[in-house]
Amino acid sequence: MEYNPRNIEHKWRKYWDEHKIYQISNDSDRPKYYVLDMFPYPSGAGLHVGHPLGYIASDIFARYKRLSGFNVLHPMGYDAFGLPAEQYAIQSGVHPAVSTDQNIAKYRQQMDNLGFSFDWDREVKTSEPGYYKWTQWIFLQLFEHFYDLEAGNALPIGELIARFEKEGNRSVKAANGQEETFTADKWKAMSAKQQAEVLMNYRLAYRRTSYVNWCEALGTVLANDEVKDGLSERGGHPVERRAMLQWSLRITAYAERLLNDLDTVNWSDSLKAQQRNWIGRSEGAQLFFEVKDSEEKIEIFTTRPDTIFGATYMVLAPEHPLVDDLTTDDCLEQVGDYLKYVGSRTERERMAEVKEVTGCFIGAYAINPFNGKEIPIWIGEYVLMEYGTGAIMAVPSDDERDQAFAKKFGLEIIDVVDKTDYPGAGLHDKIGKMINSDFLTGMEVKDAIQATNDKIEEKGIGKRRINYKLRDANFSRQRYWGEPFPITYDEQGIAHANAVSELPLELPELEDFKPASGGQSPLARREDWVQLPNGHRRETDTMPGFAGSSWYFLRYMDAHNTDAFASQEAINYWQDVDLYVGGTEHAVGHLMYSRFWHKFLYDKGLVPTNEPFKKLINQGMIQGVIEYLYLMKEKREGYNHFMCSRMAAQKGITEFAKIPVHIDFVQAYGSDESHLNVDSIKKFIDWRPDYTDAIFECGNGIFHNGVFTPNADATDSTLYTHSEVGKMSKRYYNVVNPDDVIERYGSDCFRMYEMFLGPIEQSKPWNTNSIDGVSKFLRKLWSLFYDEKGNFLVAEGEASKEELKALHAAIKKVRNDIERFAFNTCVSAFMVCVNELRRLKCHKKVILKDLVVLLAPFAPHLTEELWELLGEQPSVHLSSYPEHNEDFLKEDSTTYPIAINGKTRGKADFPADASREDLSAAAVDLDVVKKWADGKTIRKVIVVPGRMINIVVS
RNA sequence: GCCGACGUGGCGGAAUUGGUAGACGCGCUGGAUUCAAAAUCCAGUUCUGGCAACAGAGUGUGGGUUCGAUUCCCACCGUCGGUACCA
Repeated sequence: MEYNPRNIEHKWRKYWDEHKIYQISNDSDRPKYYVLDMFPYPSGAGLHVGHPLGYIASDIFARYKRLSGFNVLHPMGYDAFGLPAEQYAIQSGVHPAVSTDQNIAKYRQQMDNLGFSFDWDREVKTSEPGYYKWTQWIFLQLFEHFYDLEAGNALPIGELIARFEKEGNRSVKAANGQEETFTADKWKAMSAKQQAEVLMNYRLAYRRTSYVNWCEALGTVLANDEVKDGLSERGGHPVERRAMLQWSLRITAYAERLLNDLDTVNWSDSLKAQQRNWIGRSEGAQLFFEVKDSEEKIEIFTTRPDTIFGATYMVLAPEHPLVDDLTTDDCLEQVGDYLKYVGSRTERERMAEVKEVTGCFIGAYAINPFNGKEIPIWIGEYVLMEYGTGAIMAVPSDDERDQAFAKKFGLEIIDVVDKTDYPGAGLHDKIGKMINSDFLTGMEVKDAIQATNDKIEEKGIGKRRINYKLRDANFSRQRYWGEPFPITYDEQGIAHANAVSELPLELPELEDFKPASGGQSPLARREDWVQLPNGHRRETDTMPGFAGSSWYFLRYMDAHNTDAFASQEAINYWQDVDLYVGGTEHAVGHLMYSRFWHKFLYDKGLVPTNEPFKKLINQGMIQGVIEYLYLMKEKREGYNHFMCSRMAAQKGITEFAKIPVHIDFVQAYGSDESHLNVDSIKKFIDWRPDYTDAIFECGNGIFHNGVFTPNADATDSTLYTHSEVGKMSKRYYNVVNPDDVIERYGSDCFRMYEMFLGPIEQSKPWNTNSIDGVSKFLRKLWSLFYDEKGNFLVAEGEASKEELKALHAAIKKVRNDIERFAFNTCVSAFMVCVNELRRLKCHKKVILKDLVVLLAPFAPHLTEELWELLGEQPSVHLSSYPEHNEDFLKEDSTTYPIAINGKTRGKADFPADASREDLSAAAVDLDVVKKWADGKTIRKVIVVPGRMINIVVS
């Protein structure tokens, strides 16, 4: 009887479904384990072979944990709000909810085809009112809280108001954007609107005028990570900076905790480094410079206060608010010109020409607080308004950018750090001895920084300060397909939270999804929805994609709860995510926002853990091979197109356009010999009729108008393609659909093959070539149960020593490797074991039973079938994962490699229980040793019991 | 530039704390079976020399520590990912 994966897989999937095998309870005696996948955005293209990589890995681990006695939460859902569905709606008029549901149905069908053990009863969709009710609810909590820096957590805004009423804001240490201080009396004297504005400066969700990445073509604001090189990631449209009134989340309040708590999670170094980088903590000093003939003071931030005596000028960002006030009359014109020039430059140009030095003197002078020296004030593009204070003291001797600027504009350079003791040290390194620096002269840089900081604080001209690169997160999108804000504005424009009883605030129906005028959200066109009877108007922006995805893992714990985002019992049972599997592309976006929301909920006492994701595995991407034809850019010999083979490309012709070719036409796809033969060139022309009249220069001839004309010596009529490894994407025609592979080999085979490709963290190109090896393995396993004639071979009887050894070696290896997520070597271990059992002709039930359970996480359908064949009750997952017995692996004798001076020269068997002394004595008598030590003296014998013996001679 | 990861046969990749480098799979070569093919099975397969036994070289390059280094340290080269005028 043959192994027929399709029948087996259908049978068991149906069984699992009917018996709700993977439905799990929030109430169990077993310890909990939470295995989470990053939920997908359901795009129209469906899943390709790369998507399931992480899902397979997490499914294996979830099944392994289930077999090991854990109550495992392993859910799946959809990140269903997003721009593509809205773009599609604009083009086609199909409501995003409809197209999203269609896509979800397709995803679901594809995922079902892979045999995952998800508990689908807990499925979440971020676009469902029952879900986004709680996204809105959490937003309102953020709106109603501020961050108390002294308490180190979030507190209700009511407490802040109470403190303002008692003592104003002078003593309040909170994360805020409030600039003025006020007394209690002043607070009480403020109008309702003024008070509301002040409170806005403290709220964790707040509204402010901010510069945003505005994309005219898409009619919306984009997140930083949606902009690449000044162009929108989607569509590649130009992006400009525009000031808009926007909702923001005060993630900066949590910067320090987000940074420190990275030490408590089990994530990869590179991911932690990315987050640290993004948070960008730097220690330094805030310092005020007085301005000559002015009341104004310029506030700067520096990490090198020690170089203060080398500060020979100052630079303000062009957008700095003081620029207007400080510019002197005789400089008005040049400053005006410069500002005009800066304004004319798009973000893209600024980024492209980073190294170009531009700037302008504004006529004013600042006073160095340490030596009273007057130093000129400039403005320059290289100083960014968004970082620090938007102003710097320039120390050209110790900062490359300042130096370039000073050299270009002929500004004074004073050396203040002597680095002659540190050859090879860069300008930026904080080492050296201070010179030309008054009281600092002679000190090491490290000490000088401390000394200067002390002096700054003593003089009252500034403070030690910590600065972060992390910016508050922009939380407004001018889109339809997102969560509406549960916020209304009264006649004065004061923002009011909707009552919780009014949640969810559902998206109103629309017929046209285009943005409204002035870059407003499409929602603004539903005047009847926006205008409320009490005179209030609704917020028309919607929340960004990361809103719904910042907390979804909590919803799975109690997905149908209508009274809370999840019940406290459920949350206290499941606690946090033990294992999170997903791509690195979310390293600084999703993972940062989720941690922030989680910490806020923790402060509120709503979740028991400080961090949401204990362990994180980043699966690599499965890439595609892109096959290109090269098209000569110049026309040749009167023909419109001239396709060149790879050979021609290698001849040094460089003027090519690359045309991706559909992989179906390519022979030996993905290999060195990828090419189109005459038939496939014809297919290619049918597919791309625009190249009908093209000339194809093949290996040794010309193909044109359906005819191949060989050169004199030609035998080769193929057109070579050039392959590159890249994204698997529709536009490269290289997408491999898992359904096709599964159709042919079965999903157990597909699962094991994806794992067998290599370590999960690694990116690698998809290549179906070697899947046969895994397929062969499964058939070999099957052949332990049935022979070709269909005779059932499984027998009772005691296992032999060798059989036990083969089994237990596999158990040991697989158990160990699963724990460290080395699933590729697990598959190898299975292969070794099955080969050995076949060699031993072992069909014994005692052995096969354990082997089947061992394999269950990897090939769940097949193992269910085999489990049944062994006469067991269905649901292999209810049994327990086998443990290895070291006794079966013990040998009577151990084979030792014998090395002379570290170089292995032979091997010898010794009794397994031989002592170090016995081994040492026996080793020197060996023939190999005599041969290699001939004429030399044995200096030392190094014996590592069980490992090796090394004999040192000279 | 900075931060992080990595570099092993023809290919994907093994080698858990330094201890027989190349497990397992693909591919390739030879053989068995077959009218033939597919499938299956057996043997071989790091490179160089040799019929062979065997010998030499070998984990990006150069150096170091060690009885012994793919593994640890230093410098360099290369690939990938992130980030970018962050004061």
